[in-house]
Amino acid sequence: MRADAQRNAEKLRAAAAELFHERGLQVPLKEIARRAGVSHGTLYNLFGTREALIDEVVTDHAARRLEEVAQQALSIEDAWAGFAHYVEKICELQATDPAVADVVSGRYPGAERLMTACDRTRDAAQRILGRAREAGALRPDFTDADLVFAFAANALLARSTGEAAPNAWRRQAAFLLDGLRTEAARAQPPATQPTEQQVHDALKDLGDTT
Amino acid sequence: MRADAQRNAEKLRAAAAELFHERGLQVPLKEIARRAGVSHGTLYNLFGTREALIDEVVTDHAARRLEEVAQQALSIEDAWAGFAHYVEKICELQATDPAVADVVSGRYPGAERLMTACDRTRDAAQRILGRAREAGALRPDFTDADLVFAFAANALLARSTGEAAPNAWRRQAAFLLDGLRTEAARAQPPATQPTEQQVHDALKDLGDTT
DNA sequence: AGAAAACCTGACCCTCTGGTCAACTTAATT
DNA sequence: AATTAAGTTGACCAGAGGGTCAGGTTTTCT
Repeated sequence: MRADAQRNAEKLRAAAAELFHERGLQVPLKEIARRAGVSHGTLYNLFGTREALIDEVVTDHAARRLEEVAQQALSIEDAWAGFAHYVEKICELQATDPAVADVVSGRYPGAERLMTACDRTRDAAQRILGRAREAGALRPDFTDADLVFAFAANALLARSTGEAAPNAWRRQAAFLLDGLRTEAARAQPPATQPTEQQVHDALKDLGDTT
Repeated sequence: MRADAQRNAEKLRAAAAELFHERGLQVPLKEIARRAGVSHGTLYNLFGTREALIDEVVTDHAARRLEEVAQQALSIEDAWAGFAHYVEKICELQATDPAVADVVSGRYPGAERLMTACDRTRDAAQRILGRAREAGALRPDFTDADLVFAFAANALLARSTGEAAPNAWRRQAAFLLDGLRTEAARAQPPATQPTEQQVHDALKDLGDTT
């Protein structure tokens, strides 16, 4: 790769990182090129697709963040506290960083490395959840899929209301958490066993308003 | 108004009603015209703006639905049961009918009659909420604004996952409800006193994914 | 330095959306 | 039936976004 190409790639990566984290994984590619001070043609030359760019720029960062939170959660003795911490922190990550929110929700299936990271996260979540459930703290009818959807809802809410009502999602998360304790369980949610595939499908169009 | 214009207006109203209820208030106007079998120019002639069309086609229906649910809720003796019923039914309405979801979330401030209906709904909600709170069933830190945001989150989730995971929103709503009982309150949500205006602002861009 | 390969640019194509309007068509009126 | 007012149409404008590529520029290599 020629030296100038290298430089441009770097500029593009930087701009992409900024914009992805500011506004999510769907920012217009042309805008990224604009911010990088480079023609959008160059962006296509160097990265080809949005997914490739995402993989280079977002994946590692997001994976690290998510991993950290999972570790923290698992390192807390109390199973419930660990679970609650996990939920809160993930929600916060999503609110803080739209790119991570998109990752958590499993959008952009094209980005391979990203999807791998995403799966790892789901595994971690499963462990944290299982632990809390087995400890009798988490209501037993709360499934892995439910957690994924809870995060999805949080991501959507945080993105929509983050500016004007910065605490809205936090409060919703707190109320929900209180409803997830075993002692709180009263209503019985309608049964479901969505396959992973279904969960996946359900999420990949998250936020397509139409 | 000429007879043919009358007919066209009718066709447009019908098409608009269908599409709004199928896909929400942001369907392309050209698509409505297409379904009505009429040039989009005619749509602009007869209605001028999207808001006007909404007001003619959606407002009454939505207002009636919402009103019904509120009445039902208030007619239930038990304050908590009434509140729970209200939440469930509104969520269901939102999931069933994207147009209503948009109304509940207070989008489309341009549509005057709609906004009036929307305000009435909020008043009803306030009564239902107040009653449950005073009865000691609803946790006292759950505010009117929280309910609005809960509905917003539900609308977003239902819209995104409705096809692939038809029960997801229902389950989330059930968990949340369990967290709203006074007995369930453990966590203390971060304080907020958003003004009506802020709530309004927070919602009007709901679902703008970018 | 000169040639060859690599790379960059921006004009161009596409689609989709909102929106306007001159020219044509049709209903109503006399 | 002729006139006129009302109404309709579709081409057209603008802007956003995705994506391609011929042709001009740079780097690199010999």
